[in-house]
Order: sequence, then C-alpha cells, then structure tokens
Amino acid sequence: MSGLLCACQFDSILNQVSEHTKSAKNPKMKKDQSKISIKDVARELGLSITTISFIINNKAKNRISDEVIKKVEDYIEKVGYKPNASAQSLRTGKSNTIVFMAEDISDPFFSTIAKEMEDLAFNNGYKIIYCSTENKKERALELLSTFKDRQIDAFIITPPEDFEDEINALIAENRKIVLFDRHYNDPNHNYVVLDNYNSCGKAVKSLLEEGFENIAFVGLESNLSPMKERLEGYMDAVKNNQKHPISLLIKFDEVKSAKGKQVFENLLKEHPNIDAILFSTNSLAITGLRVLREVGKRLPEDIGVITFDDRELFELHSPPISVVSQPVSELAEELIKGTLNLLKSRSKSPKLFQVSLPGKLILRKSSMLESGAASGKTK
Amino acid sequence: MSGLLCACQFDSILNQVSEHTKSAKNPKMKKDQSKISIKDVARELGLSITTISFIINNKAKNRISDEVIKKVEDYIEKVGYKPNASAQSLRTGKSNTIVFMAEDISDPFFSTIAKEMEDLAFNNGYKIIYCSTENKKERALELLSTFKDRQIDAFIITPPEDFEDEINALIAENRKIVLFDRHYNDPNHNYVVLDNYNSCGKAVKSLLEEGFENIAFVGLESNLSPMKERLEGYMDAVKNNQKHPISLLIKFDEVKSAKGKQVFENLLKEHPNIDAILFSTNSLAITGLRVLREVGKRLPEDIGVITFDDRELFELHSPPISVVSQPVSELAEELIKGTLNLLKSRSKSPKLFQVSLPGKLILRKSSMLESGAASGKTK
DNA sequence: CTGAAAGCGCTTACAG
DNA sequence: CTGAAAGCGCTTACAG
Repeated sequence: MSGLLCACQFDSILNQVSEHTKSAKNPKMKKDQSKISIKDVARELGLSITTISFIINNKAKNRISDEVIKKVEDYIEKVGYKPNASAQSLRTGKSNTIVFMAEDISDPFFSTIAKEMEDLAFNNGYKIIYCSTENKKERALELLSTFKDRQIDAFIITPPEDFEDEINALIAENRKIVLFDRHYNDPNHNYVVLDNYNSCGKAVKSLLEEGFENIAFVGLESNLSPMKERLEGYMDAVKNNQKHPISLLIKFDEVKSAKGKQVFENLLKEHPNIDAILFSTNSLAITGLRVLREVGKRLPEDIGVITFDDRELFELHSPPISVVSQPVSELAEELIKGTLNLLKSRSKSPKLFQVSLPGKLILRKSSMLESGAASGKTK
Repeated sequence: MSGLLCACQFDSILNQVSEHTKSAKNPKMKKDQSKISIKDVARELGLSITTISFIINNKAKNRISDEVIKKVEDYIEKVGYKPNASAQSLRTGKSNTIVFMAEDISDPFFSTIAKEMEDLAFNNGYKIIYCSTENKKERALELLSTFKDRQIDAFIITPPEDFEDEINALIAENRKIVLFDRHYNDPNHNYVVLDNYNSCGKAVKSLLEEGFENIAFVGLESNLSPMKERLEGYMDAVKNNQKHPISLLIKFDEVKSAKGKQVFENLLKEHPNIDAILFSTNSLAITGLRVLREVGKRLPEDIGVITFDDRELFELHSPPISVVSQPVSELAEELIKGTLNLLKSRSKSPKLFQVSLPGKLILRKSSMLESGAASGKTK
C-alpha cells in the first residue's frame, strides 16, 4: 500500500468519524451515568462544590475542618472520583502537559531520553506528548501550530535547521521553551546539550595517545550546533597537536545511500595515509563500518575508529567500537528539572538555564593499538 | 544522583509549582490579550458565535450563506484563530487523543511503531500520547488511572502479564481498546499482532532446508502470547519433521545478566549436538551472540542462528544474522486504521477486528550453510 | 439564513 | 469554616 493511497483512505475515514460520532451524541448532553463529577460528590456529601474543590486542590488547610476533609477524601477514594482534566485545563489555562518535539522519536537516542523524561515528568503530575520533526522546518511548524491551542505548559524542542526565528517568536509569546541537543548560543534561550566541542577533543586526544597519526573526521553537512561544534572540536584538537585535519562532510540525505558510501570510499582512496577516523554520528559510523568491511580494512590495525553515541551494535561489533557516549539519564534529568523550574516560576521572565554536559569516552578495541590495553575502559 | 533522591527533589519542586503558579494567576481570569477566542471573532465580524462555530466545524452548508462563510474563513485565516482544544474537549467529551501504552517506548520496535502511528494519526487530526508499562501490572494500572480522566478517545495497549481482567473492565466501561503485540484469543477484543506461530515455523523449516539437524529454541519464560506462540510454533515444526525439540526458557530479568549467559552456556554444554538456534527475542539473541563469541563457536559452521526482530546490529554483525522481521509499517497502519474505525463507529458495540500479520524471514549468512546461497534473500 | 442561551466540569474571588 | 455564583471557550437544540 503506497503512502499516498493510504493517506487518502485515512482522510475519508476521518470525515466519517466526525459526522457519525457527532450525530450520535446525546442531544441533551446528558451526563454519562458512569462518570462522576464534582457536583455529584458535593450533593452526595451535602457539601458545596467549593469545599470539594478546595480539598481536591490541597487548599483546604485553615479553611475546611479536618473532619470534613477526611470525609471528602475518603468518599473520593471510595468512588474513585477524578476531576475532569479538560475542565481544569479550560479553567486554569494549564494542562500539565509538556510537548517534546524530537528530531525522530524512533531514534534510540531520542526515544531513550523520552522514556526517562516521561518517568520523571509522570512522577510530578505531568504528561509528555512526543512528536518528530524529522528535521524539517515545515513539519515542525505544523506540529507547533496544532499544539499551540492545547494549553501545553512547556515545549522541549530539538529544533531543525533555520529555526531560530521561530524559537524567538515562541518566547515572545511567553511560551516556556527549552531547547535540547542543539542551540543557538543565545543567552535568552534555555537549553540542555552535550559539550560536543570538548567531547571531540577528548576523542582526538585518545587516538593520538594510542599512536594514531592521521586522524580524519567524517561529519554531517549541517548548520546544527552539534555538527558544527564536533567539527570545530576535532579541528582545534588536531591543529593543537601539529597534525593536519582531514574532514569529509556528507549530506544528511546521502548518509544511508550509495552516494554516501561512495564519497567515503573516495576519502580513503585520496588519503591513503589516514590511520584513524572519528565519526560524528552513529549513522555515519554505520555506513563507514560497512565500507571499511567491504574494502577489507582491519580495525584497529589499518584504521582506528571512534564514533558518537553508544549503541548495542557498537559493543557487539567485531571488533567492538569505541564511542563518545551521551549521558542520557543526566540529560533527561536536566531537561525535566529545568522545565519544571520554569513552570514553577511566577515571573514573566524566569531565570534562564544553559546546561552543557560532558560526553563519556568509552574505549574499545577499535581504537586501541596497544595490545595490553583493557577493553571497555572509560575516560 | 540516586533515583530516590531525585524523586524527592522533584516532588518538592512540584509543590512549589502548584502554589506559585496559582497565586500568580490573574485574579479576574481576565482574558490573555494575545489569545483570541470565538467571541472575539464573532464580535469583530458582527456575527454570532453560533455562526462562527458552525463554520469552524464544517456544519455551515445549507445553513450559512457562502458569502458569510468566506468572510469568516478569511478572517480566521488572517488572525490565526484556533479553537481552544480544552473547551472543545470539555463540551464534546472527545479529545482527539489516543494513548499508546507500549511495553517500553525506548525499545526500537515500539518506538518505530510509535513514530509511524504518530504520523498517520496526526494526518487524521489525532495526537498520540505514549507511555511505557515496563511490563509491570501496577505501572500499567497507574498509567490507566491518570489517563482515564483526560477524555482519551482510545487506548492502544501492549498489556503486561495477567492483565486480561483489566482489559475486560475497560471494555465494560465502554472504552475503545485495541491490543497490540499480545492478546488473549478473546473474540471480544480488538488486536493487531504478529503471526508468531507460523513465523517460527518458517524459521525452523528454513534451518532444516539448509541442512541443520538439531535446532534448539531459546525463549523467554513468560505467559505473554507471543512467547507462548513462538515456542509452540517451534515445537510443532520440529516435531512435524521428526526431530527432537530442545528448548531453554530464560527469565525476563535474567536475560542481560550473568545468570542468563550462564544458563545459555549450560545449554550448549549439555547438548553438544545442537547445530542451530532459534532465538525468540532480540535481547536473547544479543546475549546468545556474546556467549557464542566467547566460547569460540563459528557462525554458521558450528551453529546456525536465526532471531526475532531485525535491527541494524544484526545486519552489521560478523557474520550477518538471519531474522524474522516484523512488518512494522503494516502493524502501525492496521493499528491506526482499526482504531479510527472504532472511533467513527456510532454503535455502542462496534465491529471488532483481529489482525495477525505474517513475519518476514530475512536470510543472512548466520543460517546459510550452502556457500552458493545469496545473502539477504527473503522468504 | 442566523442568533440567544444553556451547559460541559471545573476554580476562585467574594460574601457571610 | 463554608457556599453561591461567575466565568473559562466552546457546541448545539431550539426559536425565529
């Protein structure tokens, strides 16, 4: 079934949905018997809904007698009453919902972050809605526009390229915005990112210490801050050690294509002296490893390898691949902690936060020439 | 920072959140000037909100003059008015939101499904909220309880073990429920699953055709339907070919532990005649591949291997690992299509659907003894 | 062809 | 210590 065909089918389904469900509605909006409202609780206990509301919202202290509080709490517990979230949201303008716009929620890096954030947010009474921009500006705008009218309390955004103006517009609208993974070096933004520059420096330094001499960098052709910072970190580290930088930047769309493999092969041919490679993303590394296998290069004897982001794949590879691992749990914690702080702030311009966490270099066989070196050691 | 400590910190943050944001509220609930409501649109155009509402909801035909419709639509477009979703939700009892309770949203299988569903749902005006049960009943119950009061239109659930009663209770409450990945063979449930039984049969048959004789099965000790069906599929296929089944079932918690490796090693020792293994999940396979590497077994010469679920890891492994791949896109499509159909149905007991899709056997070197066989061929 | 009005389930300033 | 009432922004039966 083609994507296009499929979209049409769904469209037609949706149209039917609207009509049928609505015509099926009970004309008088009579209350669904199974659902119990604050009014029901009040009537049942002979109290006003005001009293019930105060108790639900923990505003009963010094207002309502302990006896009444106890009675109400017990009754609510017994009948399993839960306030209607839409009504609360309509009334207060809050929804206890945070939107996380990831680049791609099916990418293990983002899905792991998402899972950890979900846990932390949930324990604090917040829900998270995820979505994927696929690094496309239009897609991101579309998503923003649908979420804007949903009383979303805060947005955690992994912005696509050329999105700075949109971020500033959101901030101007008084939205609570936290950037993740990439940023614009703007002191008026909140963000949580990896220290890409120094992480790359560490990786280069480790390769040099192992005795590699001609370290190449394979990166993504992109304006996103991590891509630029990783390249800079590599460049400066190499130059500071009186080596010559060799870098190859591949277009995002070509990484997994034949073209991507092609340009990488060319790099190896044109620079036969390369004896180590630092891959800037894990998908670049996967393409690279494929090519290295095809052309018969042995790791690490012929070529040493370090890549970004740890994945099971790299540990199980023959030989295991060294990585710069991102501190996923810490990133998720900082994101949620920062976002909740933003939400708690009463001022129109809350304290900003900018967090940059160090990457962890995990050395495995692919970058270790010394035969005596222990596997899996960490710097 | 320990998980516990962290939870406490967050709790205290939350308390502050509630108090501050609320005391900061504008006492009169004066309208936020930046937000425009249906009333504003009506006033501005000299029309009633009724008229505006009909136009927004495409109920204007044969009611409102084309001229007025055009005027309203243009104005709405111009000022970027969007109806308040909470108010609509409160009024209609619908939220255009579907909850997807996965086992673990950071697992690539679930996150890929999630991404595809998100796309399809989004194109139909629905949002998806994801969450992870971690296969724990209490966790799943907790999640259900928080979502129950949020006007969620439908639940797509990957139920943990021993969850049948809860599912039936939800159905009794008239909730729209679709099971995914696992089911209870109950004709009153909606579900979308893999045809685990026949997928295993196909894998066994392929191994036999390649000349393997003593095929072992390594599975999870679990009551979840896929685990049971995969074991049965293996058992029947082996017996039908006059072979002896050898199966090892490992506890979920032990798969990634030393214990898991231990019991797998014992299996190899106790049955030195095993010449092929079918792994029932990819995490079992990963543990298995580690052990096979450690004990120096060559694939496929010493041991042939097929596992469930395709991952980049398996393709890049040396040698590449054969897999039973789940049709992720089709599963996501069936889930959303079925759920939307449920949502459109006006009857209290809509037509049920039970979908079981075939797995795709992708043969790679790990299960191919014939040297002439092409790599990556599909059955 | 169009509008006034009730009501969805809450929160909260105000009155007592 | 407690309650009556307004109002959040919509939808829709009903009246004209």
